[in-house]
Amino acid sequence: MLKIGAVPRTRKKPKDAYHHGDLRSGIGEVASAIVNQQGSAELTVRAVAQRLGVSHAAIYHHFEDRADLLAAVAERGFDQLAAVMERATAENENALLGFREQGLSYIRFAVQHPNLFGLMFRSEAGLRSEHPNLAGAADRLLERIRRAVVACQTEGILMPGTPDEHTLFCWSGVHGLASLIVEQQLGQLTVPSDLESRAQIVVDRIFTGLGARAG
Amino acid sequence: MLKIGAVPRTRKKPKDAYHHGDLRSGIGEVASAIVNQQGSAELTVRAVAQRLGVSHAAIYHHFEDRADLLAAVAERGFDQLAAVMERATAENENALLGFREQGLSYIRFAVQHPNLFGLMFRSEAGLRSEHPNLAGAADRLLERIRRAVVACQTEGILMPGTPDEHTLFCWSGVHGLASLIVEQQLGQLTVPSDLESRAQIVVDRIFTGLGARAG
DNA sequence: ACCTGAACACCGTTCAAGT
DNA sequence: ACCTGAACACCGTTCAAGT
Repeated sequence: MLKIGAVPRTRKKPKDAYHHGDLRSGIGEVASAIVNQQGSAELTVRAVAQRLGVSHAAIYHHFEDRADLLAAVAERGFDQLAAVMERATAENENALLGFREQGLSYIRFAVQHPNLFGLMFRSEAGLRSEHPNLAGAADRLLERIRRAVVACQTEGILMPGTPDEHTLFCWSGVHGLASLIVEQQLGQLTVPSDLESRAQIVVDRIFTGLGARAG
Repeated sequence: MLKIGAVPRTRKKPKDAYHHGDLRSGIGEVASAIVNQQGSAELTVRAVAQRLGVSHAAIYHHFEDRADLLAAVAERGFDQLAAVMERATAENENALLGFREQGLSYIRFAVQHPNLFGLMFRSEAGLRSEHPNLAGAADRLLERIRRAVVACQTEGILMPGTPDEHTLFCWSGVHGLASLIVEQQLGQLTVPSDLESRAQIVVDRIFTGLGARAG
């Protein structure tokens, strides 16, 4: 049913465009897009295949199973988040300010990518242990927080405590706020409803909890 | 194939044991048990029916759909958690101590019922708005935290701030720690690995963040 | 090496039919 | 009023077969 003059080479999904190894990355991109746009429940082997114009069995030549797909998306998410946080600290000379911006970045990321954030922090039946790359990406994120704490300890004044104790506390506060916002649990709260206000309320009190003195 | 002498009345799942209105509550109990034992992904209309010795179509005479089942389990979870927290504050004269125990109860509950806790705080595609009872149970939980904050403000000394601002901060910290533990994100942390130590590290710093002075 | 079609077991949901 | 059997559309996963 092609119209005369149609040019098969330029159609969007040529039947054999993925015979040279780029199908794997195509799957990853589509999978991430589906998670962000529709949520991880809608990330289906068959949906990914359909968007790429490929049989659903083809997916299994590049990914073990659906869980492997989810792990790949989550891993990309951790890398993205780590990059955002990296930038936040890099842009601030003052360690305390950098640390503050890092926390705010974390919360903003969660709000901007709620479905992805939800997937990243759902253990999802031992996805972590089966996918070392995912575990590694998550570890790097934690390491970034820990380094920011240590930077504050060497430069500023924090109350007594090991870096890991402070890290546990900060991460809990920031992650908790991000989770509660993303999961829409704060409807009954009369506190200002905009993200930045809420984030600053929590982050500033975390600073007080750390015994931080403004630099 | 009944043995002679077998008494059909005493078999565990009589075919018509649920014809008098107790099937609904049976479904609720089984659904909660499956979530707690196997996780909400395993909560299946068909699995519930099978455990009750009933056809899977029968479930739909008592619950709208699978989401309705999940909402019922989550609602029970919120009521359980609220009861545990209620007891924690009731057992303490001192408002600050009661508030502290309330936070610890929240974290302990999450650790004891990880699958249930995960379900409760997953928005799960607008489950909340479709199930007012669930939303109500969640609201009562938040109200309990808020009241404990107010009790501390009237009795003890907290730093300046509206009750809702303090509530937002406390809840974020406690919920974040609970979530990170339940989702097993703290593996790389060298902080003491037992629950009580971790909970106290976070809760004590929250108190500092509130500017609380020990009663 | 990479992809496809067909098949299988498993879901949620609906509905006519039974008591 | 309550329950069942059968049917449908949708999954994930596997595998022989094609290029």
